[in-house]
Amino acid sequence: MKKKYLTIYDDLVKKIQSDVWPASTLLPSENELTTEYDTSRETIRKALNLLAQNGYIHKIRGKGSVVLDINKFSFPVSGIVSFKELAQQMNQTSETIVEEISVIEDKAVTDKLQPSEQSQIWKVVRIREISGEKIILDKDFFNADYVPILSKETCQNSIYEYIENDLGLTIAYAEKEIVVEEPTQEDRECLDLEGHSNVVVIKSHVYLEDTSLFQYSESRHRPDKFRFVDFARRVKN
Amino acid sequence: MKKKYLTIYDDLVKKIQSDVWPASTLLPSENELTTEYDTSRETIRKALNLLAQNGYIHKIRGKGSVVLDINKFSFPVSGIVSFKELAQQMNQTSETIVEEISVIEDKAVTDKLQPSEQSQIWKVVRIREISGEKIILDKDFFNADYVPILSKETCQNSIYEYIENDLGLTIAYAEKEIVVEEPTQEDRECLDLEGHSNVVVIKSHVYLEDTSLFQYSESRHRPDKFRFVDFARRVKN
DNA sequence: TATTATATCTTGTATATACAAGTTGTGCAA
DNA sequence: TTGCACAACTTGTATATACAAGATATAATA
Repeated sequence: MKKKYLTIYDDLVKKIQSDVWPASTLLPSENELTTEYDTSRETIRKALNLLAQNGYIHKIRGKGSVVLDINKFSFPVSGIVSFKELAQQMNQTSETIVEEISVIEDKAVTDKLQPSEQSQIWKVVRIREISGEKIILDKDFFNADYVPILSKETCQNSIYEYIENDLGLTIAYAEKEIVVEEPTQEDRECLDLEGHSNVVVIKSHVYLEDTSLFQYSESRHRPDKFRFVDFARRVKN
Repeated sequence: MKKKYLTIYDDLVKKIQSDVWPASTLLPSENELTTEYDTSRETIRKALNLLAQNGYIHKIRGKGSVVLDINKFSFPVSGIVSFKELAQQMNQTSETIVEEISVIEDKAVTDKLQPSEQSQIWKVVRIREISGEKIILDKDFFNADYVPILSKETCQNSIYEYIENDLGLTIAYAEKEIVVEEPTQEDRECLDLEGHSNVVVIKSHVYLEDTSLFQYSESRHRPDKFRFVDFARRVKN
């Protein structure tokens, strides 16, 4: 059974993107949508609240839901999205170079991932090339308790696809941190830095459905190619 | 009438922060909370969903709500928070230097803010000093249609407090963008850059309840003092 | 004319019920 | 002992109803 409020949400997103309701106009009221989709008002409200959360509309009590004009051609580091998913969304010519796949026992990393006794950690280093330039250096560390096998083909394609579809693991949430650092020797060797004296680093701790930490990763970006877009709501008491 | 689900949310946050339920333990079930707070399950669920959104808990179907161990001493650029609110949260010795207050008609800025004919725009430049170092340069532009008067005291204290409490305007949402730029001459003069050749710039478009754009701002940070923390959930299908 | 009340829209909150679906432990049966 | 079915939890979805509260146009009133 499909979730009704999600299919309604998807349908509304599609219609907003195809200008059925242009920016700064009002959506049909919740009651109208209720009859239109033949459902209850609460279900419509779940879909609308999702739209509001993701910046598609703004709800005004007593008035209705205003369609917002958000620039959709952004580079969302927000959320948990794999590079493959990102590249597909952006229609960019991109390529992945697998630089290293190994099993390590580095104290600094193993402490973070806290694997069980005598277990191991996968280290994967990949370079992301966008329109011919080496822009991003991705360093991923996976707890081998959860990811027993990791082939070069998988790393070339999409590790997340492999983890979710083949291994059947469910990625649940992540803590992300963005900082600016000086390039390491590795950054200088792997990336086309072109004299830039900083890299933007996105550090992520990724957790599974059972709240176990299974991945730590650093995504190191050339600063002039980095852009982060966010949508925020003011919280009032 | 106070909103029940918000008071429950606040109460649960307080209890989580004071270790009533330590990290990685389960909250009482929704039914237990229902009787405990003498309310309905849906109301409890609203409070719990807020907790999940803000990274306090992770809900697992069939099991319960796990308390997460999130580092609370972070620098949340996420959300719409004024510098004063931020500084209060962090217990940092901080000071604000009002560098400039003026009324301008700059084409580039006025185009962004789209004020009515012959109206004007406030420009406010402030330097944020944290533990003695000039770290942040805040440049704010306000549509004078909404903010008629702006005193130095207000800029020294909190513009948002003035706008929300005194002017009675309701700040609703914002689009934020984070990029890395080379320092301008102004950056070099106002900030203690100490040789850093980049600044992190947070550009914000802030909107009121009626979806009108009333503020554009650039918050320019010394890169080594910048940190952005985010909590993200994996969206499936 | 100008102002005020009112009716009628809108969204927000609170409650109740029913069932679906995932997790876990108990106990029975092979 | 081992395995399986089942009962008893948990959270997720869908529906219905009632009232609160903000916005707006219309009609009544001063």
